[in-house]
Amino acid sequence: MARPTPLSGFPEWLPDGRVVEQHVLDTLRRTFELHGFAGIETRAVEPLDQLLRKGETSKEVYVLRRLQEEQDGDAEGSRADRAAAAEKQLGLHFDLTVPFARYVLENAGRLAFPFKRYQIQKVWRGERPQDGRFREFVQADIDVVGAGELPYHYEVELPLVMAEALGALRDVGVPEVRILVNNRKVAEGFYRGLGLDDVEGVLRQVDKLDKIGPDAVAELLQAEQGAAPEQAKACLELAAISGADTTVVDRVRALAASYDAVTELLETGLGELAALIEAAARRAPGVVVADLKIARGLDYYTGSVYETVLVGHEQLGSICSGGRYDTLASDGKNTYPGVGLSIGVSRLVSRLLSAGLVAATRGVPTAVLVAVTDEAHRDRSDAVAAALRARGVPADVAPSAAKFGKQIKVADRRGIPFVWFPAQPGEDGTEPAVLSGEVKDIRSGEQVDADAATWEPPAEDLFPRVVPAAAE
RNA sequence: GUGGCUAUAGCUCAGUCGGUAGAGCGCCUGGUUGUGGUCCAGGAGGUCGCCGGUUCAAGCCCGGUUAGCCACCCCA
Repeated sequence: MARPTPLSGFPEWLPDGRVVEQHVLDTLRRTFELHGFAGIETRAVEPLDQLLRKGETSKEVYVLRRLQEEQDGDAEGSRADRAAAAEKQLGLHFDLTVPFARYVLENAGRLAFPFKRYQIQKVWRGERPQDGRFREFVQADIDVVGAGELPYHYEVELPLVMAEALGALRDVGVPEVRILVNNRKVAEGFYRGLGLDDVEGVLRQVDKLDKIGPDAVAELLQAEQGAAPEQAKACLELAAISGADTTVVDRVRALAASYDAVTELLETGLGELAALIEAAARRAPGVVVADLKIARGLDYYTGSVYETVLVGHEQLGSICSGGRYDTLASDGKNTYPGVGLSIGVSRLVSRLLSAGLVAATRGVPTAVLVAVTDEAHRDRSDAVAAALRARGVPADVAPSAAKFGKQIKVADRRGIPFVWFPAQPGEDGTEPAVLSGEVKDIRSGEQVDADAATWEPPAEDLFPRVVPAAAE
């Protein structure tokens, strides 16, 4: 069979890359749990109409179809049947927020609100892949939803939890992060105050600022959103405002006043933004920065919005985004407003690996490879390995009784730090104690007598570790 | 979905003016007395993405196709 070509957009790491990814996942999970988030997992599929509710019909959703479907449905079955079937068509979820909203509605009676949950799963998007952009990738979400209402302070708390989670990865070489925040109410209040009612459209154009520059955005605003030159100018001036302290709020207020664009909504938003910046400056200085050009494409955000960049890797795009949403989870009678953020784990890990920022000390768990003297005595090696494992030392037995040089090479290729040589029979043919032998640190070459019932490797060699790549 | 670029050994790549393939790394074997890495010697491994066309002759030129990369779009 011909070698399969890799599918771009569906990343697969080698074992040492997986060690890095697993460390990231473990760290995130631990932080989330420290903050009281409960873990859940939702199914991979949702009804298609649910997934497309987000508005954006152009969303590249992977649709699920059975191979035999056509034969089943085609022959008989009325138009109506087929229409109903289409409605029930399943798609792979493209984020974790929409499935979570559905989950909340479905289990509202059994959940305690405000409900804090984390969710770490794969999602799928049928977009064209690029560096850091995948068609299948892992997201790590945290969300808080309330029943009927959700206090504002959660909009402050959530980004700080993420800052802590990502900060906990700093010691393995993950760069510093910057969480950029804005508030939808500010943007909407400002635009409406200016007389621009297509808030979505304006946001979409402003979002391109970093890529195409202010002049091009001004043109688009006039061409696509029908803004007057004066209005476009005001939008750009707003977008230019950023900073880590509350003077940002004063600057926005002054700008709005100069255009006579102050609205109640704007004031509400500014109040929220000020509270967020103040609290963040106190609890995680330097991490959270207000940036009035942060737009977020998703239309369901109603309050704070967040984007996170890796300092020094801004081109990669956001590695953690989210915001406040008021009506995503609603059954018509009850609404469950929420706020959440999502880390793009695959995007983060792919950059950590490709840029050589972090590395695993080895790709296999094995700390000790037990050599086999000859196949007739393999059971002695098995016994040594069993004794080591019984005390929590990951041990493996050499695949064949090759020359010792080869067996050392087997360990070396895998990054296994120690090789165990079972004791040889004495010259007079006496059998040595089964668990006795010599253990060699193949990095230093040092070899010492050892007993498998008591010997253990240094703690730092017991399991693979994730370390800054430069230090290796 | 739109546009640009690319496709040769396991990996990274070279291949002149069209004359049926090369390097480095990796891998395997050996350099006796059971201990790797360095060194030396040898070796295996390629329908040049796929289909068709032009030509005496195609890795190279032309058309198509598939896949990948990059930008747009969108977003983690």
